[in-house]
Amino acid sequence: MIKEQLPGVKERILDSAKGLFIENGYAGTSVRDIATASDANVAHVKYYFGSKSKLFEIIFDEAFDILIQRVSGIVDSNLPFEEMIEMWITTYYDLLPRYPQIPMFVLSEINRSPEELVKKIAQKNPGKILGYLSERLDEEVEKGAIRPVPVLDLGLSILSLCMFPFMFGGYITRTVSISEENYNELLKEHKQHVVDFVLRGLKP
Amino acid sequence: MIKEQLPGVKERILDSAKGLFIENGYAGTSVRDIATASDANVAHVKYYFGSKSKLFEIIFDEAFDILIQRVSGIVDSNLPFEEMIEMWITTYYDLLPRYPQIPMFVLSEINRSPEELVKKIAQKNPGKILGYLSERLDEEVEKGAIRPVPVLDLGLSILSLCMFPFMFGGYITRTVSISEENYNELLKEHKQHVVDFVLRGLKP
DNA sequence: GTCTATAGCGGGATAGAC
DNA sequence: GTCTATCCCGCTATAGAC
Repeated sequence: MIKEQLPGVKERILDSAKGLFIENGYAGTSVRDIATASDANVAHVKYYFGSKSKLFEIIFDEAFDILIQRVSGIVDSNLPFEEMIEMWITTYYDLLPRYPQIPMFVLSEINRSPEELVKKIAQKNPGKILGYLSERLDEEVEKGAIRPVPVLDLGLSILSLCMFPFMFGGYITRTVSISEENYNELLKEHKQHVVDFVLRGLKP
Repeated sequence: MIKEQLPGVKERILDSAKGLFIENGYAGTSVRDIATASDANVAHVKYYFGSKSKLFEIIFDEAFDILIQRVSGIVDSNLPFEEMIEMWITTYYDLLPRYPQIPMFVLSEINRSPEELVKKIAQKNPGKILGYLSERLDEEVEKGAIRPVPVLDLGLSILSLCMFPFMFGGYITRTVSISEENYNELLKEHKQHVVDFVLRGLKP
């Protein structure tokens, strides 16, 4: 009866698996670990999800969407250019403190995933964001509002400045004596620095 | 006799292990994989390196040094400030195309390494670079050559702009149809964009 | 120094009782 | 739906022949 708490077995497994896969990666997580952490057993995992890799796919998909979905909507919106850029950056800096390990998880697992999974991802986002950004950029350059900058350079720089600080967090908090809280405080201020940095860099 | 080629067993193991660990991580690499790839057997690995984890430490240390050593010397040099920044960025963009997976490898394994290994790393680099950078920054601000910028914001941004593009390479080349060569070409040009971006961002 | 054989453990998958 | 027991495989480590 103890096993019949409100979050059902399936939900508990999903929840524990999320934490473990994101923390330790696919290869670093065993089905037994997941079963133990969710107060279930290996047969449950098999019953509800079929296999370790299918369970992983569900979690990976979700993590990937966190990184892409919202931002895609912002770049595609009709906000004025500078506001759109600021909103883009702000969105990442609001979102990622809640999921600080997601960028690392997604990028590092993609390198190791079988071709099949990679293809599924490729279907989701055929460089849409860059397409949107490219259009907006051309408009602004024509207006003389910003200097001409290749879209790939700009897009890559914004992603770098938004994601890397979170990927670096594990290193900083483990080697330098900065607590996770202090680092998160630091990142809150860092956001404004990034916005200023990018907008200054675009001035004609 | 076939096993007695010029690169001895030990060197071959080290070499194969480097490739496999960096590609697939600690958990994703088995001693058997290493033995097979280096045309040796598991007993050799044990004999020459003691254990999987000791072999890993050697390779991790080397990778970590690639990321830190040279740059540390540049930031600590007496180059004029702007040249120092440009040299810093250039160094990463010259170095990392040869080791594109190193940033990902180092940061992702640090998150999963036991406390003991992390401490060994912490001893190597107690935030020295930030110390050097901080002094240089203060001088320049006093001279009025640049606007005041918190040293952590600047340091973090430079690292972001130098490392992330390489960490992102695996994603780009696997999901979008850009070949590795094309992406490397792109990054060569991206370097100049990053230098301009940073120097512009520092102007008063 | 090199290699085979194997111990001992933990991995994912699965059959079948309840 | 749930859980136990078990299969078979791959893992690291190691002993001992050569």
